[in-house]
Amino acid sequence: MASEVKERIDLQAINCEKELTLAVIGGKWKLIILWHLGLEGTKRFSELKKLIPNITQKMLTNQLRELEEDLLVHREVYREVPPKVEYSLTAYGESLTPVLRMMYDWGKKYGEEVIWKTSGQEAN
Amino acid sequence: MASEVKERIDLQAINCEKELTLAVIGGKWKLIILWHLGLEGTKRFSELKKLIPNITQKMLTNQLRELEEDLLVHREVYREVPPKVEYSLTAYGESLTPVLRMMYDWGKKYGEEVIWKTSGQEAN
DNA sequence: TGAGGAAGTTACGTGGAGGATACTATTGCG
DNA sequence: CGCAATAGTATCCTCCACGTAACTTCCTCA
Repeated sequence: MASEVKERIDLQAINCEKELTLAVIGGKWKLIILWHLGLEGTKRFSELKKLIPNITQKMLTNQLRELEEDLLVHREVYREVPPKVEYSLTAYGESLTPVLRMMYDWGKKYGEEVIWKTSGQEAN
Repeated sequence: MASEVKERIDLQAINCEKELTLAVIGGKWKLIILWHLGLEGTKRFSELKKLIPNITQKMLTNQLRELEEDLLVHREVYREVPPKVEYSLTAYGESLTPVLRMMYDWGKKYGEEVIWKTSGQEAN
């Protein structure tokens, strides 16, 4: 379990540890995935797909694989028919939720003040 | 001053306010720029360039313009020769620093534990 | 016999973020 | 005049993150 070195993330390109955080949550769908898994716990592939309607199958697989590789998400396969795969947060994933919460709060305030002043639009 | 609508950021593509935060800090160099301006206060263009050696002039200009457009950074031009331009954080920019601090802390811990542990074994 | 659901994989295409490099405006200085 | 310093523009190009669509495997059930 020791020397699994990341090759997905280009360590040379990282100036500061904040950017490592960014690299890990920076995919287009990762925030929502982490959010759902954090709030609602373990979810199956198809449940996530339903929760995130715009995502394609490929992207969902892809993003989940990267999150798994980065040790934020745990993937549990049940060898049944039909197959069943469950995703949940690891301890690392859980430890991210305060960060996501802050990003949520900041983004909400920022959005209210500088963007959606004209129209009343709300995201979930 | 009210209805300045962003066109840089695609609001349709945002599922949740966290992603707005991401959209605003997500450029390749924005975190470092915000970091430097936050820690060390007002900086000139050339000072930033020196602080971030790998960035190209174009990218520095570009990222600063976007940060300015998003109201995180204030740009003050002094009409002198040679020209002088100073950048500093706005109130919105300042309000981001706790978020960046959290990202820093998380990334540091994560990095120590999961990435750079080939040479040194980490205690707990 | 074949439709249908779960959880993918494979092949292929594209836009746009990011990068390399050269050019500009201004003016005081030697 | 030629040059240096500052803060940029102006082009052109590359690459990969993301997307679209089709195919796969395994089983069950009608």
